Amino acid sequence: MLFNLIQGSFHADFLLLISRTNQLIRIYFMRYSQYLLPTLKESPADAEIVSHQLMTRTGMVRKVAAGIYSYMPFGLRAIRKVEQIVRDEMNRAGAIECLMPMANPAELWQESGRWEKYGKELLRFKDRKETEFCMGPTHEEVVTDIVRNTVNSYRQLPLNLYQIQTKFRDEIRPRFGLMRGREFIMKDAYSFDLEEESADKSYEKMYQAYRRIFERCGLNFRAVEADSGAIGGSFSHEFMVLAESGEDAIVSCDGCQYAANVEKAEIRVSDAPAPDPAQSLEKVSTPNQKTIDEVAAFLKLPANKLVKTLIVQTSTEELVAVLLRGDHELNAIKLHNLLGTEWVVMAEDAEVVKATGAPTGFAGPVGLGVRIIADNDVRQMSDFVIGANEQDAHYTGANLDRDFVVEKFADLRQAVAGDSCPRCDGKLEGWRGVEVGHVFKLGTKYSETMGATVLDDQGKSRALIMGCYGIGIGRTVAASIEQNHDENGIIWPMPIAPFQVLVAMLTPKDDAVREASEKLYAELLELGVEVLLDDRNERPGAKFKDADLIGIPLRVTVGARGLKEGQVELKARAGSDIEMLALETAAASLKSIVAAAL
RNA sequence: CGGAGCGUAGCGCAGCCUGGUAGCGCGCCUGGUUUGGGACCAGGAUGUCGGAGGUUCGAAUCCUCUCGCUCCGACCA
Repeated sequence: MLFNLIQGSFHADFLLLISRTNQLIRIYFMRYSQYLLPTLKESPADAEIVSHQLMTRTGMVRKVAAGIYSYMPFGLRAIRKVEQIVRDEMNRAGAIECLMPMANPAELWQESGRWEKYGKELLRFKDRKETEFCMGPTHEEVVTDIVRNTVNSYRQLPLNLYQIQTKFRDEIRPRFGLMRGREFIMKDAYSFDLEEESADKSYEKMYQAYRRIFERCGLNFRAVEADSGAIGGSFSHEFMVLAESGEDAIVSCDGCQYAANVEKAEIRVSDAPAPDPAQSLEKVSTPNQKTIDEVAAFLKLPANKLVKTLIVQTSTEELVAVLLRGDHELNAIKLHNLLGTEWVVMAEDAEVVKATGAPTGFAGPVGLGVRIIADNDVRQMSDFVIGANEQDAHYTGANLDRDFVVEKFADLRQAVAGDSCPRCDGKLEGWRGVEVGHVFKLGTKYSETMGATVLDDQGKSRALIMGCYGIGIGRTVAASIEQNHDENGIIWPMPIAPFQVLVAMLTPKDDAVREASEKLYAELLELGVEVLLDDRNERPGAKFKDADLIGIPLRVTVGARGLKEGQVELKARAGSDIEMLALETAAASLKSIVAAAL
């Protein structure tokens, strides 16, 4: 076929050319032989989790530096799919898309106070005039600046601006590929309202939009109550995709909708009174038994008969002793919130020796000269074991009030699976989760410091009530792979699959096979199906292996065997059944299968 | 930032201890034979051995410094 390229234009899946005879010719690009899909048999040594391994093996991403990746064509298609779903749902919820700069002037960040507060995670740099900038890790400052300059009346509210943009956070430890990168794509939205009531509505709209987004992405997730963290604000939810490799621990109730990050999860306070003391305080020798497990095993008692005494150091130079049941873990955030000091850390060994007179591992509340606070659950205990503030010794038969006094009881421990639900009679289940989305109600923190105000209907100037809402786009793709794979590779859910159908031209040298494949491929493109044609001159085995690895939901095999009967084979990546389709109607059938799965 | 480890071909690794021609598997290129679950034969290309300095007749190998990367911890929308 001879033609001159007179004029060309790019479309999604083909190049449109006009031939010498003024005929339109489409050149399709989605041929495996011409596509860039550098699959690997082995996974790189530094890939720890499945999604990172598979994204590398399929050539979806290439690492450029620590936590910084190039999105390769195949990976970008999945990213774009997620972005489109996000965009769609944000628009549906009434948010308006904009795009803010990656380079942020220091000025704005100084105004909000975060230039000082943000720390090393904020990547700072100077331009040629020595003016300071940072790479935007989030955009409260910039968006607040936009709004204060353009929104003056309550009539313009509510307003919700969002963008899908590359962020940069100089993470201490980037890891797990796209899961925790330094440069990453994020959708961030910011809502502005005049009244609390409408601000809550804006929040609720985003919450619902997020549910729809992650449902459409085919993810198994939980929306959990979360700590609002350093960003500040009154309440917040995290959207957690359930996956073993998740960096967060969450609990959810088996009886009601309650779910929370363990950092936040409330503990139900039991009103059962402690049994009366039956033993007297007795010092026992526990040579070299320091940890709870060691002491429990040595004394042949369960860990929940022990009380651990943690010595913590606060920013006010004060040491505080924290008592917890032996099998419970301290929740540092709850402690931090309770003490209200700038920071709280575990005391250095030397400080512990100074405070208790014994090496770490033998601290106890009896005769201790520092403030003692205790977790609520300690109140239900009697005749327990504690450290004796003396090397190689513990007390047994310890009891509250009689042997020592606790200044304050509070919820200080981490929730664990099996705890009672704080809202109903159910039990909490434990999961690992990947945080793919986070919604915050911010309040007036930024609008007040940066002067984002409008006049209300009384002509009074009022600070705007803000909310901010993030979704990690790349992380969502990675989380989906964590959840959808088997030992052979990825199993894409249809809505975010880079391609919907893979046509495997089994033996390209066989004319009948080649022609039938080309025909099916062209028909699918005409029907708007996203199709990749594996036209490589590879052996069938290699094609099947790659097909499984890259995980396109529907695989159509065109081989000499089926073609004799005028048929092609359909296999869903997720299943094991093979269905024969008539070549003549295959494209239409595939189109309807794809449509049904979206 | 503390602890541990790794930088040798596109990827996975050996060689280093005990200094002397830079190797293996996969991938890649050529030719041939193959073709329904990662084929086979023959031939071939590819390396500033992370960088700088030092010791030595001679350094991938020993020493010093440096850069990068990974893992564990603390930290974190």
